[in-house]
Amino acid sequence: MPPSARVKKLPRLDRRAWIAAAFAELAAHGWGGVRVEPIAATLGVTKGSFYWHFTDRDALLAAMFLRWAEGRVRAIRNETQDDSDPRALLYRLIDLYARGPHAQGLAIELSIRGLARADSRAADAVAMVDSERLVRVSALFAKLGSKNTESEAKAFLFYAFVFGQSLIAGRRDAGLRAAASSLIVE
Amino acid sequence: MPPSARVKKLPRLDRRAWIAAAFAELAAHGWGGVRVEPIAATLGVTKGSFYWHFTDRDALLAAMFLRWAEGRVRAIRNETQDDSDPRALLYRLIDLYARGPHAQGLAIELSIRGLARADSRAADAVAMVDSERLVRVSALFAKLGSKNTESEAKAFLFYAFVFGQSLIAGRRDAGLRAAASSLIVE
DNA sequence: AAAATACCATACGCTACCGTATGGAAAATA
DNA sequence: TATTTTCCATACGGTAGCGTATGGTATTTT
Repeated sequence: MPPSARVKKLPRLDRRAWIAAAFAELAAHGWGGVRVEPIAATLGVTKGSFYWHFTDRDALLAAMFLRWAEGRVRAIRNETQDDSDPRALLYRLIDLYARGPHAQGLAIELSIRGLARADSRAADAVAMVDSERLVRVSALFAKLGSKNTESEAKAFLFYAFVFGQSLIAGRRDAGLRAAASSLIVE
Repeated sequence: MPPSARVKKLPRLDRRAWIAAAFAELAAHGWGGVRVEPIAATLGVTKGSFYWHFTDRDALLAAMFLRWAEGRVRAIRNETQDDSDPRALLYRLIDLYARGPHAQGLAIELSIRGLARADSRAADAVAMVDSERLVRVSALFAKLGSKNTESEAKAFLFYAFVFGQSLIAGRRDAGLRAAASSLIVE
């Protein structure tokens, strides 16, 4: 959080604040938790605020899809910027999605992917992010010596593993994860 | 559907019918779609029936967790019974979860895994299924020559890939999937 | 300071569910 | 056939959340 003007008194919300609060609810209770009135309560305001910034609940969802996609694309670009040691970077990426600190972001991602089957806007957002990720990680594997088609397959395997691993039983044996990771990267 | 007595006239429902209909809704619209009155409508009855078979909506969810776990454990035991050609069996398992026909079962599985973070009963069901799967698939890799710890890591990687792949952008290049599969199995 | 605009509170109607209460029909049992 | 048990319909009360309408208070603009 940048030290901008924020703690004046009554923060006077904008769309960003609503979207952020909505993401918090999404991470905690899924899409069923993204409800206008309860979020308003946690923000210390009423629905009146919401329907000023958004036309309806659906507009909030749409804004969330957009923001998520943009944020993820920016993130993956940052994370893969320093590709001096591709192998270490790959391990670091796995750890980034496997360990605790990123748990909230992971829950959000899984929720959005869950909706992508039914909502085309969510599907578009997911497609954008996936495409960016595959391109970037594929480039890493290429730097490690894989040919074109193989680097793509490895990138696909890489991300399938990263997300699948997050789905499989909780905080299971970290050793298993490490061993499986090395099977991909090495 | 077995050719049992079913089309007599008024099928006179039991819990199984309610659970089956609930799973259909779950696959189509997620947990938010599992609602008593709409399901009653599709079954051609009213809520009166539901509250005779179940104490409340939560009891239905609990029954779904149980039934899912039992069914999955049975399925994986059947699917891994004939282990005469482990390699072919592994490829077949991947195809089973990747291709279209199983799409409904996959949606159900993802929904239950999504709830497992919040609902301990769902978490228990998932843990049962995961454990059974890891044991069985690990045995397959062992038959292919992997040592104990390596076969477990490969089994973990295998299932992480299977589920992760299902999360990643829709009906993408099947070739990618095949190439990634061979990276695991071979 | 006055006027315009941005932001929010309050109050309301509406719908979709959940769960209960009770009576009645159908099926099994005696 | 009489009686019990199984299964369901109908009707009701209650709640939570969506969206609207309208007025009020801050904040900016003139």
